[in-house]
Amino acid sequence: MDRITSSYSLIPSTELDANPTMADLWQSNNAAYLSQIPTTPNNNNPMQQTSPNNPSLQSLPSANLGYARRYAASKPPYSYISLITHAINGSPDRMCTLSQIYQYIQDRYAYYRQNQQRWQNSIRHSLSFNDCFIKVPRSSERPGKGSFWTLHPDSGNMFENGCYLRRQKRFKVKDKTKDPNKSKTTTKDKIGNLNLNKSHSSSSPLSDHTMGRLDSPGSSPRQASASESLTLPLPSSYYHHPHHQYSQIQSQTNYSNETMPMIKTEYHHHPTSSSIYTPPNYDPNNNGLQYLTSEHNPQYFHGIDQTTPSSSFLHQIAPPGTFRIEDLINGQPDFKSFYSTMTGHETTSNYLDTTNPNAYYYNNNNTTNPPSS
DNA sequence: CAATGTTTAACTACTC
DNA sequence: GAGTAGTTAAACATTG
Repeated sequence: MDRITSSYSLIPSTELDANPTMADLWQSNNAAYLSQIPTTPNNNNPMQQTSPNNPSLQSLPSANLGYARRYAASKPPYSYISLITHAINGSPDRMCTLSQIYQYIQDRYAYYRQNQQRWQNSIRHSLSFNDCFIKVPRSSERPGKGSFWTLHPDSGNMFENGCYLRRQKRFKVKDKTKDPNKSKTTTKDKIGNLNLNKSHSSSSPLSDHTMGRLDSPGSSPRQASASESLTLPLPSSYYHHPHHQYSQIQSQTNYSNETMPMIKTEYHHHPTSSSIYTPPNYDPNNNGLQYLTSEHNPQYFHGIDQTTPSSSFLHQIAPPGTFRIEDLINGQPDFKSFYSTMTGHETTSNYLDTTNPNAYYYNNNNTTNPPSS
């Protein structure tokens, strides 16, 4: 693993400037994207200010260009799991195909326009490996390759602690069927557990109809377990009308770790509604980062942007003067230029703009068109 | 055949 | 230092 790809921090320009090796790596790893950023902006030549792929670059103040180049070169401070979660939560019906997830990530983060084979393999691994992601088979009305992916209804807010790099506790389906012959959870285990743990989410579309992992036997043949026989496909109406409504009755996620908040999630299904399935506490205007505010997490913000942050944030906080989480929250100019550079889009919100679903989910050929509603 | 999906393994980094 | 979360690579199966 090279130094660049293993670094999540937003590299301070001084560090890059003082370290030719890092700078060289950075240049080589981001050559394609960096070519879009003019090194010496020419205000008299609009052609040099605008990138076809990243038109927002034209609005970057010249003084910020060097900074922007370095922002773009840095790995976003989000784990793959959080990126996938953002993609799913940002989709109109809370379901994404793999290609949509890819598209979401590389549209928003210039860093992921390179080395696609590497990170896309990691995305696929994360989807398969983590219980919080559930595969939803396609219906005959929505043919295509690959399934949809959604979040487990009980996964709750996995980033409630404000850390988008490392969850405090990995979400695991409870009461897994223990198979002495297998040391790790299998796909079928997930399916079975999804059905065996309906007690507190009995109205969930996932647990009622078992959205997950029904369609593919996977690469490792195994005998069907008793739990598999319990699985049922989703009702066809689900696919016909992806915009179902599940209103939140109570929000509570159970974690085995006592230090985690006790939040249980329950959904009620309103089959006749044209609204959408809404994860607990989901804010459509904040796209998965809704909890990254001092309002929601006052306990985590006392140490932010201070010279001696709380230990739980040590690994998240860039050195003073580089990246400040408060800037991200408050939409400070630095962050907005960062956002523009990373994403190629302007933003007027604190973070990700989810007001225009066309921007991501329906602008590639692999996806369905947005609902005309 | 390429995209998608699953699994294993090795590794790094973080938490306790 | 042990345990855990996340990343990366790789092999392999499945699917459209």
